[in-house]
Amino acid sequence: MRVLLIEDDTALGAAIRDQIAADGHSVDWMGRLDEARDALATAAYDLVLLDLMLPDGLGIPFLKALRARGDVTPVIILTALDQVSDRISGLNAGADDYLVKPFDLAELSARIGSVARRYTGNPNPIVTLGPLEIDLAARSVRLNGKPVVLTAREWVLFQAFVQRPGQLLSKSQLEERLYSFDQEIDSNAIEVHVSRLRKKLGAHVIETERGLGYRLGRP
Amino acid sequence: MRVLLIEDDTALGAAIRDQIAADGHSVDWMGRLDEARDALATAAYDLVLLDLMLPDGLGIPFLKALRARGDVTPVIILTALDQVSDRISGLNAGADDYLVKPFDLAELSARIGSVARRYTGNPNPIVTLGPLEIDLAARSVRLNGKPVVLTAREWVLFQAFVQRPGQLLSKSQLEERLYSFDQEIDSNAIEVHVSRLRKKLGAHVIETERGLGYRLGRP
DNA sequence: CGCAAACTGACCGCCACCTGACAGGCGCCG
DNA sequence: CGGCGCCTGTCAGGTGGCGGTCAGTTTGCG
Repeated sequence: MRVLLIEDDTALGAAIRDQIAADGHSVDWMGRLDEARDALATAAYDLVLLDLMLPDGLGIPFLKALRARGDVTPVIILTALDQVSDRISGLNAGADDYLVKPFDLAELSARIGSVARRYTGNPNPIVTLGPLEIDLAARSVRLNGKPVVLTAREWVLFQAFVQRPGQLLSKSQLEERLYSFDQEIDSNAIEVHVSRLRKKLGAHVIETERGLGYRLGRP
Repeated sequence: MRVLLIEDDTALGAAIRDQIAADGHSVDWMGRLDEARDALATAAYDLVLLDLMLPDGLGIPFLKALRARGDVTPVIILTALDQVSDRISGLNAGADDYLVKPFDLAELSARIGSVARRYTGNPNPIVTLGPLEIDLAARSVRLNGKPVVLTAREWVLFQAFVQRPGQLLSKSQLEERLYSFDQEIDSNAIEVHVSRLRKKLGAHVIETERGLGYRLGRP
């Protein structure tokens, strides 16, 4: 398994790298976000370990941008900030898991193994929603057993609903999820994507809460 | 849930306070940071709503100081500054979520409910009234187990009754609740909405006190 | 019995939302 | 490097639900 480690603390970074290598995976270790961007653009990784405080920026916007591009590489956040808020914003941004420093290297191994099993092991966890079967790890959806192909944006949007079943999501919340901070969207792009999702997955999949937003339909 | 609202705009503050109260939470409303500091020192809150521009200082340093003291009370930022830097620094300072003014009060409710759910880890508290199950935070009602869809106005009206079970509410009180002060309503709109509510939720839900107003029926 | 208050079915204008069409952009492939 | 196809934001026209108004009827009280 190929792992991208983004961590600027040299001592901690080296320790993590060695641990992962000892587990039999290959590691690329970057200390800055721009280096990490280059690495992700040129190579395929099975897992990203992301520190939240890097010398050239924050991890959360980086992760959001990654997800907005449709990248579904599993990401585990490493944070020294033992604050619920950071973990929540991290998970909201699309992280798969998080570890609070200082953490036990054995625990890191366990989490990586879990991800590895999820991604290379045979059975992926499948979420079933009426006629829909969603494999979040494999980024695939089936409607009545037939595979449905979603585009990057559609997947990000759909994922947002599946991760919070039944919860109301306002348009602005969805825009945050789909677009990075600097993008200005003054249109009905969300409506259009919802419409396209309904066309592919069935009209009842996403319900409109007039004046408030959308939520996943109860099957 | 106890909410601390820190907002110096009197009109907006009052509107937010009323909305939170309508959701069944208790609110303390402060217009200045030093007042808020005192409030936080003397009482325990489950949520803080923080405006970023207060007359005696900025919200971000206030939030940072809060977190530095180890306080993990969830904080939602209210800001008129729709700027990348403010939002990022807000989240980085330890905010859990933010809302850009002007925002819909219903959206505020939804986010508060979301925060409440995340932190308690439990589903929302359900108010049971005979055959009715009301989830104020999720804005949902069930009649004999079957979900009933209420429109925006219907919900606001129903909420007013559920919040004060058994209490008499005059038409003018309800009009105040449904409409902003500048709106002129010279009709039987309240009667019509009551009628529609009874149709959806059962005739006995709301009782008429002829010449005085309405009250929630005893099941 | 008479009157006022309340009820409710119907109507209609407005606005949030939907959706088909289109074009710019980007990657891919020959 | 040029052409092609897919993705996705924008726009405009359509529509359907929401909610205020009205009118005819019913209810309750003196």
